Amino acid sequence: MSRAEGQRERTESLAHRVPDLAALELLLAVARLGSLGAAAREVGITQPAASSRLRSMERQLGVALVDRSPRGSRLTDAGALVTDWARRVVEAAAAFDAGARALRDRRDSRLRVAASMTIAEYLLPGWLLALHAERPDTAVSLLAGNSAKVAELLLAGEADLGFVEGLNVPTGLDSTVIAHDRLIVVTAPGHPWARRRRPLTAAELASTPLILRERGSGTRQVLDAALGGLARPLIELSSTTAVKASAVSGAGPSVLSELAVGEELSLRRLVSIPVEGVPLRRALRAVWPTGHRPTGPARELLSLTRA
Amino acid sequence: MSRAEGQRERTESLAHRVPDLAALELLLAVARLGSLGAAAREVGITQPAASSRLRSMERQLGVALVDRSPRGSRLTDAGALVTDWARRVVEAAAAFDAGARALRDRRDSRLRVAASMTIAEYLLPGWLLALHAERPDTAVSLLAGNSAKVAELLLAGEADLGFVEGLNVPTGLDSTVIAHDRLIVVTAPGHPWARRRRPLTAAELASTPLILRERGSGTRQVLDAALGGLARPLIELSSTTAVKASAVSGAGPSVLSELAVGEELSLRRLVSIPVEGVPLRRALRAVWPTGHRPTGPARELLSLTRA
DNA sequence: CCCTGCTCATAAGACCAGCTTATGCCCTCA
DNA sequence: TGAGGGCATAAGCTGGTCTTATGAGCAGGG
Repeated sequence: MSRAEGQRERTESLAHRVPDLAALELLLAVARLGSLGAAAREVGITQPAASSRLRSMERQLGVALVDRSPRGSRLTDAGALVTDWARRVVEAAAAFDAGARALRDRRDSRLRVAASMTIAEYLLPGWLLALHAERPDTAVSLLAGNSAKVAELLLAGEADLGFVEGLNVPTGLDSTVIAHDRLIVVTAPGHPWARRRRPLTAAELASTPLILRERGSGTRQVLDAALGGLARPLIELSSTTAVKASAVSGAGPSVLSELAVGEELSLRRLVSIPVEGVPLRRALRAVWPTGHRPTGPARELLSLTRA
Repeated sequence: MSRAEGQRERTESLAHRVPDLAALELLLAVARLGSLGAAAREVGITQPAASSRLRSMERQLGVALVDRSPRGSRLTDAGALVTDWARRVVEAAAAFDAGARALRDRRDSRLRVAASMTIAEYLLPGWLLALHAERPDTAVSLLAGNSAKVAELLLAGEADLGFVEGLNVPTGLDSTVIAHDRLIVVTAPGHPWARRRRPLTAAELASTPLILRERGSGTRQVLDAALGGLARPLIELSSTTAVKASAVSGAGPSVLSELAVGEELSLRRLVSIPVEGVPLRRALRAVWPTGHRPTGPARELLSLTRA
């Protein structure tokens, strides 16, 4: 999929076919404000620059995006679709930015967050985005690790607020449940399980070799507990992405957080297999050193995660 | 949220803080191949260019992403996180590209697809991506409209395959169910419904004014049918994005496709309210003119959507 | 009735960023 | 110890994209 495509895709890679972020943001501004000039002002460039950027974007895509008139500009039908896709790219970029910003401010920060991998990857960037919208001056740092690492950082005073997804709260920490996450059994659509009519039983799941994260990961922990310590690995991989890729390629069934496979499910690269009698729901918790109730930006972030 | 932020964010907009797509793709290639030079070759630039790009990306983010050694390069811990966020940006960009490519090839195309808005926005770009991976030479065009429009295009021979989300299949068309979608009731987290302990009843839902798409939209149609033609609009808006924005801002409850609100739910900008006794599940169907069973690329796309 | 103010487009010139080519250093393995 | 792969640095060119300056179309008010 990668090297072969890399060869064939001499059609010039994505970056040559997709407008850059600045252009996408401009398009969103035009969509919202209904005028090239106003959009130009908002993104901090001159009107002719905006005009030219938009024009070259239309040339690049081969589609007219806005109807210009002496009274303003409005999206064409195609423009409305493109704008929605652009919005999703920009949102992903904003999440990237929020995460990177947190990493950058690691040293000299006011709010230091420690989080487990799944939460750091899939949820925190969005929360940090929201926090940044309300408190733009808060410098946030982010450290990722397993539950033990999070606890260690909090107890050593090297982090102000933690997020974990395990079953048990590490000792010395207070916690509150901020959300729930479900582990789901997934396979490639071609797998026999995808055509089952009855839910999987715990025994079947326990007796089937699965594609799993390594022992010690939060996901693996919950699964082992739910099955009574019995999950049988078919392969053990060290990142969620690798597990997903392996499952998509049809290597076997896997058990993953629903947070991690949203896109794969909606594109039907993976399908979810119902299971009965296995408690795969797990709490996501915010944690902090016992007694040190979160204050200031930590408290703000905490409240954002809950409502 | 927008204009005020536009002012305050003179910290330079996203495009200045997020590396461009070419750099993100390079990072992914480095992560996968474990070498700057190999990654450079894959993306079609020279090794010094890759080195410089990567370096400026690290400078921009203020974080070391890869450990260089004379034996190759590996991601740092921070680099692994950043790579995951980068992957999501690149995936969004790939979806953008797949959609835009389909729009561009509108005229001289071999496979012409007509789809309802929700499907065109949220699902088709992914499917087209998969199709492109398997059949890179297929030129696909995309037309979006409501169910009636889709039917019209198919019957006029101006489209080869359609996708609709309504309840009833337009006459003259054959169809197959390719997936299911659920409408869900959502509110901002601060709304009283977010603290309910019991599911909402049909009567409560029917008697509460809701933020809705305009009449005639697939979503509205299903909701009206489920409630017996009784949905009461609080506001009627003409795009899903506008409805979401309005709901997030706390204007009131709304009913939306779960496809449309995935991100809002996981960021808890919106919360889902359980409902009982209202059949809000709806089928997504592929449709084609009666008798003209999809063949060639249409058949390929169809099978991709199902497995 | 025309003037003012909004819209967008075009033209010409300056500037900056990123690429390529050419080199050098470091490490490992045979 | 020499060959090869890995990365960094330097110099020069190329190209895109911004800015300023200007023109043209349409609306609404004095």
